[in-house]
Amino acid sequence: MSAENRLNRVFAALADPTRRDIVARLADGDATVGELAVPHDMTVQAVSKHVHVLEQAGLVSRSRDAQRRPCHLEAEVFDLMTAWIERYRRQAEERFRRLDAVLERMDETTEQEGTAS
Amino acid sequence: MSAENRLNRVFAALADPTRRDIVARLADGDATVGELAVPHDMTVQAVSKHVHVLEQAGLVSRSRDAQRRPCHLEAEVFDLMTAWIERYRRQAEERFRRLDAVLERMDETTEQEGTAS
DNA sequence: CAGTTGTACAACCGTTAGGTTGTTGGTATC
DNA sequence: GATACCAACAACCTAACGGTTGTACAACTG
Repeated sequence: MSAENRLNRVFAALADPTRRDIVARLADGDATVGELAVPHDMTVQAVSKHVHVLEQAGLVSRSRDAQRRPCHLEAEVFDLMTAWIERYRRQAEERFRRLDAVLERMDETTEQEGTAS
Repeated sequence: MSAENRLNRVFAALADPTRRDIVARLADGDATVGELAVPHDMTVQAVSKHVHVLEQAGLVSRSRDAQRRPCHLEAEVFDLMTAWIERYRRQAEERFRRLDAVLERMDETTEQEGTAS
C-alpha cells in the first residue's frame, strides 16, 4: 500500500473518538474486543468494526489465544504521521523565519513597499 | 470547542489527500482558493469546501485582500496532534520497557531454579 | 452431547462526506 | 453603469460511515 493510502487510513482511523479511546486503552496493554467494548455504550459488533478499521490502518494487530483474539497496539505507525506533520511544520516555520528576516530588512530601509506574497 | 472535538476535526481534515496537498502547498506560502485549485482535477467549489474543512479544524485562517481571500496555514494546531500521539506512543513504549524487565527477571529465575522438565 | 462464550459476517438504516451544477454577492476595471 | 472575476451559498447525488440486528462458527465447559 502507498504511503499516501496509509496516511489516509491512519488519520481517518484516529478521527473517531471511540477509536482514539481504543488506542489509549491498548497503549496500557493488549485486550480482547469484548474487554474493549465494556466502557463504551455500544454493541460489541460496533467495537469490532472499529477495531477492524484500526487493523486496516496498521495501528492494531491481532493474535489468537483459543477463541480469544487479543488486540495489540502497533505504535510504530505513529511515526508515519509525525513524519508528515513535522515536515510541513518545519517548512512553515522556515518560511516564517525568512519572512521575519525580510520584514527586518524592510524596517531598516523604510522607503519601499513590500511585494511579499 | 473541546480538545476532543478539535482532535476529531484535525485528524479528519488530514485524512483527505486533497486537503493534505493543500496544507503542503500552504506551508510554502499563502494562496487563494483559485490558486489552490489549479493543480487539482476538480472544481474550485470543491476546493473551497476542502478549505472550509481545514478552516473549521483551525488549520487554516483567511484574510481579506480586496476580492481575494488568501488562505494561511496555522501550523500551531499540529501540536495538538503530536501531543496526543506522543502521549500514547510513550505509554506503549513504557509498557514494553516494563514487560522486557519482567521477561528478563523470568529468565534469571529460570536459570537459578534450573527447572528441568 | 448441549450450552456458553468470543468473535466474525451480512444485511439494513440514517447521517455525513465529497463531488457536481446553478445562482448570488462583492470588488476591481472598462 | 456594464462587465468580468473571485468566492460563497444552496440544492442535489452518490458513496461511505457508524450504528443496529440477526445469524453462524469455533472453542471451551458442563
